[in-house]
Amino acid sequence: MGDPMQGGVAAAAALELCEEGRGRGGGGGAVKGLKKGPWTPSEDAILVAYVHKHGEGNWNNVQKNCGLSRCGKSCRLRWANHLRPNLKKGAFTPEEERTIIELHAKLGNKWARMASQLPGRTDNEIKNYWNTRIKRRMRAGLPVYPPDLQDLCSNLARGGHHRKEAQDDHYLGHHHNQVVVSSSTSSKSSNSNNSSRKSGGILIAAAKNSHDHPSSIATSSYYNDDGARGDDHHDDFAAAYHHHRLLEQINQQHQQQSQPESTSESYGSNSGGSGGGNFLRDVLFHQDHQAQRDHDHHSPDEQPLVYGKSSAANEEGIYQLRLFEVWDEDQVEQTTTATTFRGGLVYPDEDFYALLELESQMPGPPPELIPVPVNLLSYSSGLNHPANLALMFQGEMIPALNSPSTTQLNCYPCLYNRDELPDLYQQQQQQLMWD
DNA sequence: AAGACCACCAACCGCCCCGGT
DNA sequence: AACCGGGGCGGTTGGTGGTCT
Repeated sequence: MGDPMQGGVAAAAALELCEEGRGRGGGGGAVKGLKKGPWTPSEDAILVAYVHKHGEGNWNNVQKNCGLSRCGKSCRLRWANHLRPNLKKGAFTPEEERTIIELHAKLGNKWARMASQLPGRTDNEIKNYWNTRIKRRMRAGLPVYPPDLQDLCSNLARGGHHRKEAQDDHYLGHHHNQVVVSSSTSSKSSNSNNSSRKSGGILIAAAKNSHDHPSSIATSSYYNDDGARGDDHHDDFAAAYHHHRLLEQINQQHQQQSQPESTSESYGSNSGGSGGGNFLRDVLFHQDHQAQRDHDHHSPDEQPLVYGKSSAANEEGIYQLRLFEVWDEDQVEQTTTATTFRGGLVYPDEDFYALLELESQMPGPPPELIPVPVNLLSYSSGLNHPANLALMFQGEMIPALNSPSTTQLNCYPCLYNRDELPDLYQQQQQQLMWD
């Protein structure tokens, strides 16, 4: 915190600082003439004085009334995170750490809600703590949650908790809309919920290249886990059939690469992708292990198309994945009850298929396969099932929470960050697909 | 001693919600 | 109903300082 005694010259100092270069964070959209970057003691003093006089709120008035060249948002953040009274500073106590872990197991990345239960701590602190911790543990190959909380996660994820919530009108409406949208019309216009609106995120897919048979696909749909779904799923199966050929193409392409090299400029570097920072990278997962076969009424040689439908995240960041097998166009079987996982973002079907199609049209070899540890909070059946995959969290791997559900996949990155997709994608997205 | 690497964390950004007009 | 601004939130960036090689 700054020294309030310096406040006398603060206004002049703040104005002077207007001319300084950009601060951290980069990016456009900054209000012209407003300072960015680290706060000085004199700026702090101005802000403190303002709040003492006028109270919190009306942050944009700070600039108007006090000549502080900071945007209101910046002022609010500075006050909330550093200047307001009763803030606890310093390292988290073991009790606080435990609370954070528990809350995260329950709530997911709801930093503000977590902060509300940790007096004196800010959402930013908690977020930073968690991100650091998670990285450290992943690097060490340790589970994110201690064993007792893994159980909590699994129980939550299995639906005991969420099922109750799903009976809430909001939940039902929220997620059920996702179904309709996903399977019949463009999701763009209707995805008004948090989980589907954000750019970047996770594309979940499995392309199983077990001998002659493609493939499994896991795409996004909805969260409703009550088992009662309408005919929309048959549309989805048709779509899955239509597109599994694309997966085949990708598989064949890949299999032709005896020594995959990312030589194509189109693909760029992949394994180094996580080194440079946190850009979100879409991922297609390419699985090459045998699917577990437990359907004795099919011959062992037969392989179905396995079609997974995953949810949008609920408020607590829980996703759910259902698996279906398509033996032929007339025979569709639901094979599992649910598979649930947390983190990342599942794309709407349209996005997935559009990306897939783009992949198939790109020149050059597919990107190099890289091993990816996969974690699921829980699973229902078929540990080696092709659709029991695949989660990357902001480009970082999530290690096992449930060791039985952990597997190692080979994956390759998509060609594009979602935001970088060319016009083709936009066009496809509009035409796609359920008509 | 110097550079590489890493953890930490402050600050920013974009997006969304909500209340007021 | 539509628009707008304030505020909240989660994700991301980048500087700094400590540790390692």
